[in-house]
Amino acid sequence: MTNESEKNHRRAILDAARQILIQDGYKNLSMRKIARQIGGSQGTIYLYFQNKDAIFYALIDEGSEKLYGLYETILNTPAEPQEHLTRICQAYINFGLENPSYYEIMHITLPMMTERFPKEQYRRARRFLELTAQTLQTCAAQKGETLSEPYLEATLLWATMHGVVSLIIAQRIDIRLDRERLIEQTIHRATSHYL
Amino acid sequence: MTNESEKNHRRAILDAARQILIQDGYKNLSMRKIARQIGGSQGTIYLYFQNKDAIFYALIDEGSEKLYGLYETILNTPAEPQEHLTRICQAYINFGLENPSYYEIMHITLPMMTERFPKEQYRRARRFLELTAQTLQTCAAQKGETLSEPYLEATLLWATMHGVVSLIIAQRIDIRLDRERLIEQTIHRATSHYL
DNA sequence: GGTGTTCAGTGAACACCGTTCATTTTTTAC
DNA sequence: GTAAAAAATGAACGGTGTTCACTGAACACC
Repeated sequence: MTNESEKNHRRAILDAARQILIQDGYKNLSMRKIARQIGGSQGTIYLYFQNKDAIFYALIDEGSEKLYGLYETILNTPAEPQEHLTRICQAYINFGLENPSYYEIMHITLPMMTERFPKEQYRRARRFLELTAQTLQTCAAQKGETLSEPYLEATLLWATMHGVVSLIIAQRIDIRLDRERLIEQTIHRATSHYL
Repeated sequence: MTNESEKNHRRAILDAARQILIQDGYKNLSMRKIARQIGGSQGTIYLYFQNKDAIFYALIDEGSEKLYGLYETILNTPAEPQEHLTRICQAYINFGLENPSYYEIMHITLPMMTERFPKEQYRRARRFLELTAQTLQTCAAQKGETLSEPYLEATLLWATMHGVVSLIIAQRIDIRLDRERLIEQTIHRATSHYL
């Protein structure tokens, strides 16, 4: 190993992996490449991660944490619940589009190509849904209503957002369509029920 | 090679690839494994496909064709346009859930792990959207309305359906939720605007 | 200082991978 | 029956993820 960073090899490995992922794609991410990037040898990585998949799992965790943090920040800023709802939807989509490497790892890439993901980790990656469900409840409450299945409704909302984000990232959307308008319409349609 | 099937090595390779994909996942699909399965050698496959990615491309094409066929069958069966709309939405979701290997290859797997997909092929995989747009137009027409951007609206609908299907396939949906209800609600919410 | 123990770090080695291509086998055409 | 063409092979190349016997620096104790 080079020098400094006593215990931050883990961090360095994760950063290197993410950088390579962005730059060269999944197919070109290898343990040896990460090792070269951090200035160590391939064996070293195995002192910090059980295997290649574990690196992905760690990145997913980081991504989930990041998204959850964004939601918390928004919801801790005082505003009408409807405003909160719109903002978290925008935040979700922006998060996906601005962090495609996180997003792809979190949602698109993994299930097929690694062994099945530890359940506990899936659960944590879903924490933002609880915040969504709460927000939906608050919106409904303001209209004098109560949602009988807020968590299901949050999941519906999630699915819609995820659909747009993943199709955009995968470049599957017809280029003739205006991306901004598509996003705006998606949010509008998906949330209008609660406004 | 074994015997029979003069020119259907292509078919055999595709079937073998799909079977291995279902059984062992992407990570365990290799050219040598396909070769073993069809009873040939690894080099043989290269007589029928340029490389491993080309096998995926062919499977995507098959999947697109299959989906388009389903849509055509539904739309050629006389019914109210609203009925058509609901049916194609159901068909899309069912197609995804019943053919996860096709679906994952078509939408989830590829962009990250292979070189960028030929544009022409993406276009063909999107043909079903034109049928969707038409159906939406017909629905609107019956209400005396005209959609200014039917293709955008079809894409919105697609994104929503894709969101649910991909989250379900990836097993990301909370197991406490009722899957049937989630699907039913998704279709209901996504189409109610046009009914 | 010397000695023993620990442990992060190494990189050769193993069994695989996708892909190429000289060679062999099979089929076809005469 | 034989020559030409086509199809199929599998060894070889340079990569992969992962393991593990080994190194050598750091520390504790005498």
